[in-house]
Amino acid sequence: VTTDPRTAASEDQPSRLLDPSEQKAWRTFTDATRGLFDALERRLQSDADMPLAYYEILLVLSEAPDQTLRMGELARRLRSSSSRLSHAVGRLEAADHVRREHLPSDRRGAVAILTTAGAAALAAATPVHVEVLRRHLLDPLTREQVTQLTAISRAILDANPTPPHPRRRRDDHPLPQPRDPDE
Amino acid sequence: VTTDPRTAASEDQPSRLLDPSEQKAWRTFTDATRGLFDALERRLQSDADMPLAYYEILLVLSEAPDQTLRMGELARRLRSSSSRLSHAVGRLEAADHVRREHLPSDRRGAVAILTTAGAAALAAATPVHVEVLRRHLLDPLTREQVTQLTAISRAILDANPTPPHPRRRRDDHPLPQPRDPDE
DNA sequence: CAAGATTGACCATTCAATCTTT
DNA sequence: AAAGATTGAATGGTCAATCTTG
Repeated sequence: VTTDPRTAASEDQPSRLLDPSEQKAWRTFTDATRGLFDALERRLQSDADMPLAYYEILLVLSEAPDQTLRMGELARRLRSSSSRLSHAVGRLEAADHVRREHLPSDRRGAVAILTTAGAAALAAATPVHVEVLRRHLLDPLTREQVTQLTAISRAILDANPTPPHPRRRRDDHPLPQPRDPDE
Repeated sequence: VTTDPRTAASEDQPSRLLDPSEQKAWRTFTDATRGLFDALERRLQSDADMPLAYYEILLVLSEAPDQTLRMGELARRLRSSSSRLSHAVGRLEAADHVRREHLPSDRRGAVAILTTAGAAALAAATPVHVEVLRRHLLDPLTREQVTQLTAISRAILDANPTPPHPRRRRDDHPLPQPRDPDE
């Protein structure tokens, strides 16, 4: 019965704010996470002249059979929008790190292929990547914490189903529309 | 023996790759982290028409005495470069969410001040922010895991001293970059 | 029309240069 | 000159529209 007085927001717990321990967890988490990714991005850029996003593209390609992957599949594995990937691969192609080919079977499809130069660039960047990870993530944690972090990440990931590239369509209403509690 | 374990980019362990459990930890962690931040960014943008970065600026300002903070201090708390903050506050000022004033005491300095409209925008965005955090981070974890995550984040943060805005200069060793010949 | 992918316009961030005040 | 902050060019990302093939 109900009815919350003001409402608007959305759930059975309309907008209960975070309690202090939750706040602390969140702030510490964002700060740590950003510090880590920023360091990674910065070192990769300065020492290997490559943004993290590009490194990851080359990495995933390097692990694929024939170092080849369909654009869509590559996007999925990277959890990237297809637009972003397209732009990025365009730049990687200009740098001769990747090349693209259309599929003979279905000419709508395209594959990205890691070039020799691309593999070399990846190899050059890898030590930097590993070093940052060790220094800023793995070394500061105990073995147990690494295990805990994996489980925690897994739980977050499972609760957060990959959104399809085409942005979640929320129909036309431009209003902050309350959604069903369990979506 | 000139081993300098501090400055050497990757001399100690030239390029020991990650072992499988480390790899798994890293991949799961990045995927979870990105999924979370992407969801946050997307929902904030679509439901409150505000990028996460701006939300955070308003939030930090709102917690300051007189909702006022020096630009430099604001940048430090947000772990943002001063350039980035300057641009962002410029846009927030255009949106009338923040206003700037010079200090009378030291006219080089400037403060950012949250406006009434800015406070309102923050209040409107907060429920979305909280909802995403609960759904994608807090709810999926046990209480114990939240505690673990806080400790883990703390450890990462402590190992990762905030770099000063002006890019960390690593000019000590003009090291021969293993780079490809074409650039 | 739908699927796969790309394009273009626009916004945010970075890096280096600059401006002002101490 | 150094400290505090801003600016502009260049780069990467997002969103919506488009192109092409099935």
